[in-house]
Amino acid sequence: MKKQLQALLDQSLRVLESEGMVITVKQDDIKIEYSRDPLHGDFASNLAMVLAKSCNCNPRELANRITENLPKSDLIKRTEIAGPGFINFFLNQNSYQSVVLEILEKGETYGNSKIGDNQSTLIEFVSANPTGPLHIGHGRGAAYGAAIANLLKKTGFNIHCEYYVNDSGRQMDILTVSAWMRYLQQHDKEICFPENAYKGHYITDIAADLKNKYANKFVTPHKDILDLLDKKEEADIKIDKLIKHCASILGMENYRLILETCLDSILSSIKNDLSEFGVEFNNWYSEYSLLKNNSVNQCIAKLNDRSWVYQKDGAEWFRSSKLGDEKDRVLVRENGQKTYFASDIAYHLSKFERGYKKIINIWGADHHGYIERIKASMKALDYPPEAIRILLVQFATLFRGKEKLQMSTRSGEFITLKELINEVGKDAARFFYIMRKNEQHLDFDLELAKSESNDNPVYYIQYAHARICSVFRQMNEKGYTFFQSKKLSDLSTLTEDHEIKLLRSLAKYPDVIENAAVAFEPHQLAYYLKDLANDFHTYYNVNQILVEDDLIRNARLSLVDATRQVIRNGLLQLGVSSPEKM
RNA sequence: GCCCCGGUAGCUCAGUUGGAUAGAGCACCGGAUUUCUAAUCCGGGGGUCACAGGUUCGAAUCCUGUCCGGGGUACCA
Repeated sequence: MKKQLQALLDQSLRVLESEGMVITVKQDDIKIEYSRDPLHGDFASNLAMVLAKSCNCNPRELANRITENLPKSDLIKRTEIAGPGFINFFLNQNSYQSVVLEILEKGETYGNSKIGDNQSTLIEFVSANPTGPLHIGHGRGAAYGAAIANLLKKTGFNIHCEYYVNDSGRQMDILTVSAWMRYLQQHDKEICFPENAYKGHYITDIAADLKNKYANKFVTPHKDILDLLDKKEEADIKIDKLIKHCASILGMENYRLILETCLDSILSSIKNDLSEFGVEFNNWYSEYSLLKNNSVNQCIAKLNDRSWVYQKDGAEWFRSSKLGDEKDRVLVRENGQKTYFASDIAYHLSKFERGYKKIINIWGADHHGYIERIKASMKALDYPPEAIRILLVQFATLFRGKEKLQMSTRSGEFITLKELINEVGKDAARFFYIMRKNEQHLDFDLELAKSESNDNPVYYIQYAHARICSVFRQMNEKGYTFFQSKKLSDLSTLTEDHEIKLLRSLAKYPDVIENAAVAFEPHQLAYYLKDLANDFHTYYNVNQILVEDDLIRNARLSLVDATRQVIRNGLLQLGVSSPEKM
């Protein structure tokens, strides 16, 4: 609808242009807005005010000339010039009525667009280290990423979702040793546990699995270990020694067995949690695979060939400061170990090499320092950093009513995503996570998310959907049959104020999807759905739908059927269900 | 110090990318349907858009500075 008006304005401008006026805007630049105030009509354009300066004329006069040259259209009832030079459009009633036909015809595809041009796009999100279960911070990234993926699919992007698995490096080693120590404890209660090892209960479960599967295979004489743990040293140094000791006494093969048991166990629980949360990935990309197939080395070599690498203090550095980063970064440490950053470069290189034109990363806000160095690395490898879009998600703080719940990953006392889903349900969790702008800190109130009351926006929207379903059930009980409207004249009775308002909202949906998608802001859709539900509830309270008159009843049923469709389409993008009964 | 994000009603937050008289929910006060689900609807009060300048027809929105809050600034991941 907006686009039709844009086209009309553009035609009018061309007429003026042929009369010798200099027009500096293109059609895409013509801005049309939904009027906030009904007194200002349905749509408004500031075109005349934007152009006035370059044409060197009075905006109101220009607006006059534009409207005079507007081609005739069935859409428009009349136009008006207001204020400093706004052009207000008042639409014919049946221009809105046709939306119902469009929605009922298109069904689930109503709201789709093609602006993505099938561009091959990779979205990487969650990517939590597989060293423990997902917690509520990861939940926000999961909900946000999934919503973005859905929105971009709806707008015609060719989307792939990927989870990068950090199955290598020191954290994995600590995990392995943690499991091994718990396993040894199950054989000898005397052994104490290193203070900075992973302490969560899931480690003990993995240790039990190891015992079941491999019996005593990994039990070693542990006097050395006790000595090691007894020493008065920094915990970090201690655990590194323990890792070395473990690898050498068990041998690399056995060490990998333990590591892979941990990895399989944790990764499968992560996959389970995400799938329960309604979040699916096309691919799980392993960091270890990049190291094993030499990609990381090749990548460093490539950088080296281009003179982006130098040696200092026994380490290998990347000259990122020459490419916009605030300082140079280490790729290979003094001890010969590659940094996480090194494999991350190889990973991002692979994204380009796999042919993705657009690369979206969703990271926790604490990673924002990484943005410049990743972009710098791609620039150094001759890939366009603008193709990478990094979206940051701020932390979520949990509340139970007024009480703030403290979390600490170290001690293992965190609230897991699974616990959250169990407590408040998938629907409320998904909705609450995306209700705030991604860059905004999120206060997540468990009480509110759980409450089956008017305070809870999820239920408010779902209730609108269920209510409509209920109307159709009532219709059957009353012995009516629904004849879905097929032509505009079937809807001619939809003229009441609340009906017009509802129609207007329904017509807006495709724009909401498009705006939410290009701005990466699913919360726009959440707010829209709240408004739409409100429009429906208000209408429902004022007007009886199941009336005697066949024409009116069918028109109203078509209208609420279309409303139901849009609510369902919208909630689907957010990963929230649309119950038929509540 | 430097970088990123934020500051809008008592609370939690929107604000259509610079538009007309700044909005919603909660809370508070008052009302509606003996009805297709009251998990609903309607009305009311409540604001120096952190502060000060600037840009222009027009600023909560853009630029500069200041203040406050959160995060980041590793040969950690």
